[in-house]
Order: sequence, then C-alpha cells, then structure tokens
Amino acid sequence: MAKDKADLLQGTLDMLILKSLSLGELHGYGIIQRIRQLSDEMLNVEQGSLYPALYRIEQKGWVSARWDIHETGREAKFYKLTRTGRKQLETQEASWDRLVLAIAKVRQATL
Amino acid sequence: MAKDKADLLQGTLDMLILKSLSLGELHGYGIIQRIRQLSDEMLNVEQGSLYPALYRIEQKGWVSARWDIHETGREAKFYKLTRTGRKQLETQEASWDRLVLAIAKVRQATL
DNA sequence: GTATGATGCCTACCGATTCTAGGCATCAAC
DNA sequence: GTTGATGCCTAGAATCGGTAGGCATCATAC
Repeated sequence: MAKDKADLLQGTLDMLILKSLSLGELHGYGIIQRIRQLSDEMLNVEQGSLYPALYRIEQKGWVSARWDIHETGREAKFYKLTRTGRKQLETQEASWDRLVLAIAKVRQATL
Repeated sequence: MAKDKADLLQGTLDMLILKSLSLGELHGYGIIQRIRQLSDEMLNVEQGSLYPALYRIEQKGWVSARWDIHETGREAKFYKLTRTGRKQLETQEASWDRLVLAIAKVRQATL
C-alpha cells in the first residue's frame, strides 16, 4: 500500500506550496493534489501539515486568500501568490539548490 | 563575513555525520571541520547541533565511540561507523535522492 | 435510504531536531 | 596573560511536520 511516500524535510513544504501556487490560483485541498500529482505520487502533504502552513504563509504575506465557489459548485478558499511570495519562492529555490549542491559535494568526497 | 552559510534542513545532519565518518574515524570537532571543508565552506554545523546529534546517533547504534589521544597529544572522543550505521547511511542517501528527485519534478512543472 | 469515500476546512497536541547561548578545559601564539 | 582555536558538554527556545481528531457536503454503491 505505497508506504513509499517520502516524509518532507522541514523547510521544504513552504517552497512546494509556493511553487504549486505559482502555476495558478488554487484552494488548499487542490494544493495537496497538485503536489502529489506533479511529484508522481512521491510527495504526499497531509492536511494537518498544509493548513497550518498556509496560515503561516498568509501571515507572512506570501499568499492572499479569498473564498469563492469553484466549478463544481462547492465553496473553497483560494490562495494566490503575492509579489512578495514570488520573490520568496525564488529565494527558497536558491537556498534549496545551494543545499543540494553542498550535500552533493560532501557525498562525492572520497578523501 | 560569510553569512552565506546555509542552515541545515532537519534530517540532513545525520546523513552528513554518517557520511563524514564513512571516510574514517573522527572526533566530534573534526566532523564539523570535515563537513565544512568537503562542502567548500557552504555547510557549517554548530557544536550545539553536533554533539546532541552524535549522542542520538550513538544511542541508535549507528556509531561507536571511544576516548583516545590523537596525534596532537590531546584527548578526544573518536566516533566510528558501525555496520548498522553504514546501512543507515545508504538508506538516508536513498531517501535524500528520492526527495531531491521529487522536488525537482514539482519544480519542473509548468502545467 | 443509507453507508462510504472523496472533497473541503480546521484545531490541538506530539515529536523530532536544529540553533542559541551558555559553561568548561587545554594549548599555542602574541 | 590574554586571546583564539581546539575539544567536550548542556539547557532551553523555536520551528515545523505529523497524528488524530472534528465538521460539512456530495456522489456513488449497496
């Protein structure tokens, strides 16, 4: 039963959320689905992780939220990247790249 | 003054410690130096992070420790990878690779 | 019709881990 | 003799993701 879902590392969730919103407005539940889909089912964000994260991110001004009704007729809270959020996404992606590079260096090492 | 040191993400420290020990026995302070050196100064592990981590890792049986005197004549606590620790390193490296891949997929996405 | 699962939102609490900020000792260099 | 590097450690704060719950709506299956 697919216990191959990777747990996220602390600090990666924000980036994933911002990235998925950079592709267009989305509601919370949709963010989870989009991340799962884009990662080929490798990443599974729990609701209990997502909603608090969205709250934090909104407080920081990286996303803005509004309630709306989507095509299926149901209400949902739609999140949208702000300009600041887009900047933040770039910053976080750069940090991520640096970290991946640095760790790769350590792992290459054979002394 | 090099505020370009990246903060580690939770979960990466163990792997870095195990990796640096996979190159040979080392004492705590030396682990910090080795990680810094191998990463081209990009990664800086704080003592307050390292020693508790070493303790945890030792409890799990991934490393064994012994006090000894090294070439400079000073006492230090030397850590060595156990067989289990080597296994663990492989596991963590595989998880790391999976995560990096998954995140790369999400980031490639343009919808 | 009603039970179930998916969709949609939320909160409270737990657990793990890293960092900050201290303490302490030795030794070399200035 | 003071400073900085080397060497070990701890206590406490902060962060953040997960678990486990609650609640409502809707479509589908029985």
